Amino acid sequence: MKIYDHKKIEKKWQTVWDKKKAYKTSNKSKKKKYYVLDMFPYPSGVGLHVGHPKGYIGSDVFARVKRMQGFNVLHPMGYDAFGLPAEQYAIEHNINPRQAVEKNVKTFEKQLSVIGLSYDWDRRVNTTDPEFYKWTQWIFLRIYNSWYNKSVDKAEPIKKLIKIFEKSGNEKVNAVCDSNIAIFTAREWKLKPPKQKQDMLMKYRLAYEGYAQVNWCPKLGTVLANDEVLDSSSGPVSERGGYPVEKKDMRQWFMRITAYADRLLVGLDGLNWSAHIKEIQKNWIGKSEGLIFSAKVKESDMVIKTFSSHYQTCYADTFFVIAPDHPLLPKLLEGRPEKDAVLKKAKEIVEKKNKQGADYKDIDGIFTGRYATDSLGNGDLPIWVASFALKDYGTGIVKCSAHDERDFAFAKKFNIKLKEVVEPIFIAHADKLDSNLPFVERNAISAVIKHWSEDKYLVIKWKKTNWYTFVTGGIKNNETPEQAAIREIKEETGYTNLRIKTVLPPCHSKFYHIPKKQNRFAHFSNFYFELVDGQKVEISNTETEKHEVLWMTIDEIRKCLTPEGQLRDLDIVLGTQKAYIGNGMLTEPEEFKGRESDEVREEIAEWLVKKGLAVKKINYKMRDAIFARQRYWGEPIPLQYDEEGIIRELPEKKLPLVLPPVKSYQPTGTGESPLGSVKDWVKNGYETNTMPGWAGSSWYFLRYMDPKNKKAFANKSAIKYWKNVDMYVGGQEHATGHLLYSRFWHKVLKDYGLVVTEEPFQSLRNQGLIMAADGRKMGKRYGNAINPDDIVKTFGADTLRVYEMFMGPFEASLPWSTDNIVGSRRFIERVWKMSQKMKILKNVSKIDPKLETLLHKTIQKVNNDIENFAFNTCISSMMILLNEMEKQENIHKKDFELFVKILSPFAPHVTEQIWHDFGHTTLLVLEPWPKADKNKIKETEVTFVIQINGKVRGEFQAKAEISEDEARKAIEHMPEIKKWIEGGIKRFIFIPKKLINIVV
RNA sequence: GCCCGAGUGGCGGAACCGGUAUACGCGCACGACUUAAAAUCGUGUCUCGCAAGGGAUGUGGGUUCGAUUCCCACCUCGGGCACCA
Repeated sequence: MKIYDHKKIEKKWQTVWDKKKAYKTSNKSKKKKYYVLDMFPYPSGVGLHVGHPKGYIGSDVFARVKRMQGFNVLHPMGYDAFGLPAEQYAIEHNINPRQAVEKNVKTFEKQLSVIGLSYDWDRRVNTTDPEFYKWTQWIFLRIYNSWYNKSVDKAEPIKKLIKIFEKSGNEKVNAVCDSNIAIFTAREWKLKPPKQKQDMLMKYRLAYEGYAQVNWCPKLGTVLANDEVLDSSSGPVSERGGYPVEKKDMRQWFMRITAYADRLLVGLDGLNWSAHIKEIQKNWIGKSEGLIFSAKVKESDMVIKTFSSHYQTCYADTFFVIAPDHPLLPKLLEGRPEKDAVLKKAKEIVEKKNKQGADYKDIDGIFTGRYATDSLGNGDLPIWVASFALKDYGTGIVKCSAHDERDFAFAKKFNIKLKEVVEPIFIAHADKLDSNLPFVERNAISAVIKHWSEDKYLVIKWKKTNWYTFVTGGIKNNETPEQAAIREIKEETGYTNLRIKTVLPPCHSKFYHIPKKQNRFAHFSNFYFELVDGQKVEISNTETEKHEVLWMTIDEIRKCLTPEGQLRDLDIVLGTQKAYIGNGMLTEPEEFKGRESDEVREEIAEWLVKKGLAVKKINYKMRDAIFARQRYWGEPIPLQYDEEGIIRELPEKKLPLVLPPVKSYQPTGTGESPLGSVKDWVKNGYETNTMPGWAGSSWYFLRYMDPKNKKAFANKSAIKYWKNVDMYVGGQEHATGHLLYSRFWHKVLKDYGLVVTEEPFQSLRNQGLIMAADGRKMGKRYGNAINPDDIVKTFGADTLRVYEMFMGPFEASLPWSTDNIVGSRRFIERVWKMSQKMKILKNVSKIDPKLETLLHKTIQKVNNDIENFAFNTCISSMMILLNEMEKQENIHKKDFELFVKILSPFAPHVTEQIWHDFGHTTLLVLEPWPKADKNKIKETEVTFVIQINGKVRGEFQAKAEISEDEARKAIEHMPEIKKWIEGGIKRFIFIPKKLINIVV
């Protein structure tokens, strides 16, 4: 018997596959295509740990199965090598970043090569290769030369927009563009000087130049995306290096991704991605439907606009808040004596906000001295400045009301008048309400009663329900609510000498009245009484039996009081109430009085729009993406500025615009990129910013389709054949970055017919992390990294692969355990030994039919589980099969070969060797994938579980098709069942092929 | 704060659509082989109980003949967003 020598076997077959080009993929194939893609890595200098290949192994297993299933599989690998880490490394070691990248790529490939991944290495791409980034620049220019035409809902050439301007100006243009655009006619357009034309077009382009407040990191000398900034105790810091980050206004390039907000949202529906990632993207896009209201500023010709999505309470609005950095603020203050003071304070507010770590709950604000009148008739409302109004969301001005937590808190702090238009409806035990019954309405009172000398309030404890409430009761006919309250207090507590302090606002309650079996809708009039003294009359026995009268402190009450509405009454009495933002009965406008605010929301919107009081508007949280870095190591932006500042794009022939050598990669620290110190570069007027890290990764998957093409980013027929990625595997940390940006670019390309699908990645799976044994993240910096090279050396690549797939669910983050890996090694060794045994024969006379059933069931399960990326259960089912085969006297060679085939994607080397030892001359990795034999899976005999009252009491073998009556007869006399059913059977539940439950 | 997701043996985890909870693996215990150990193979391994039987899937309740699975409340952990009107 040969010894299992993983080193020899793995080396041998890796060489053979390589020589025979087993994984080479052709673009000219009649087979159906399948594109399995890994998120390409950033080749870092520190090398891999065992966590890195997990995703690659998963996608490799999947790609191997698809290949064996007869698909033409595209499974490539490449490098995303622009960006900060390589540049940092270059600065630290004073070498060209390109050298660092080359070195790191070599290390990376050496480490990957021993794992046996089935990539077509001939298609490898590298974003820093000029032949690659030529096309990144080309696509950039395409986006730059586009605007978004909302009328046809797609990107169109800017030339078309210029034609429209020349013909009829911009009034009728329906575009996604800068919100601040003056209307001009065709004549006015033609008269504009070139620079003004350029500036105007910039407001429409999908890639545009502008100024923005950005996360500026002085130490790194660059701008960082929000997801590259982390919060720390000392304020925001860079993800890399942990250097301080501040806000700064800088010239930037942007991508108008917001033009695609809706398509990015809608497109999610058709994708086979995890619900979790879709949810993250959905929240990130943050669609919100609302209304725009206008208001006239008093003693001025200004009109201000506000956006609201909680417009059902718009008649409660009592003040405005404008963002402190709003461009209209200075204009608003024009001619006001407090102008300078307000602007100074506004500046302070902005600065305070920018200094992170400040507690924004502590909102600062200042009154502008201006009032505005809204068209709803809410009166003259003061305009305040506060940082919670965001200049980039909605209109930058908020109309505020008592029915918003933040507005409410702000108003309380600055003593601004509030008004409520919703009377709260509290629902007690919503699940108990009977949806079939109508609501029976009742009028009632509730009273907060203060003790005559102590700081205590009267609470009633209901003996039956153990509820604690204030005095409460129904209103009789011919009684005012106040009379009812006084009567109820007397009846329930005996106190008579009381004085009304306040009439509290009404509220309502819906609940299920258990004794009467009714849905109740009670309308409460609420009062606050104070007792003058303890004078009391006798109360009836029927009352004392029901309840007990208690005096409690506020803290005690808060702990035990049952009705929500009464807690609110107490808060109003104490002045500690919060905004009510829930559902309730509207008191205004008159047309909707008495109706429920949540219910009439849509109706109110229509009504307001119809009356011309508001306009519908959709807002998104998502902002345009900054597309520039003040660094060296990125794709140059292929644009040239002349002396007048006119921008010229580089013609396609001149692409790629190659990064020039520089003396120092050190950031200048002024915000300008090292390119600013290259004389020729500046003389030529080239843009000194470079593209951000996400440029190349936004389209690289298209380059794999035709990686060597010199005439296009990929040949049309290649794009038509490969279409898009069928299965994409990578980390979920890219949810709001790469995965969104690539979808955006893909949609732009789709609008031009340059790609054929709306979405780039049809299915997406996210591998979980492998944590270190100590529970922390694995990494060099923690000193807990396990090198895959060591594991491959000791246990073999097949063992590593099987173990990483067997550890647990693919998407879960799990701790590494070098102890547990021996289980996977034993499994492979047992497979090996089994293959060497004499009991595997070509002609076996007696084959256990149960083994055949198990074999084919296993094939079926592996098939299903692989589609679901449930690799861990694939392996466990194959282990079960192996356990069973080991118990057999003899096994048919054909059967064992089926097992070897389904194991092959997980452990390709050892299975290839076994296949070869069995006398085959073909490559196992290219063999057809087995199908489960349906006839062999069919079970004729099944085991029923017998339960009595849901508890397992026995088992019972029977034909699969046994009828309920037959089963009943058969088991009634079984002794272990008989003893339970002597008292008679109430119910007999029969689940075919599975279970019988007898209720006694 | 808001929005997701998850909580099952000593450990990693399994359980399809509501139908035998703890598959598979690790570990541990015992046994076989061995002078011995390792490796390998075999047996056992949630818990209380002598047994009959009872109790366990974060906690408490509900729906159901039957709940890890569905519903409600709470606790803990992980992730996303964070003044988004």
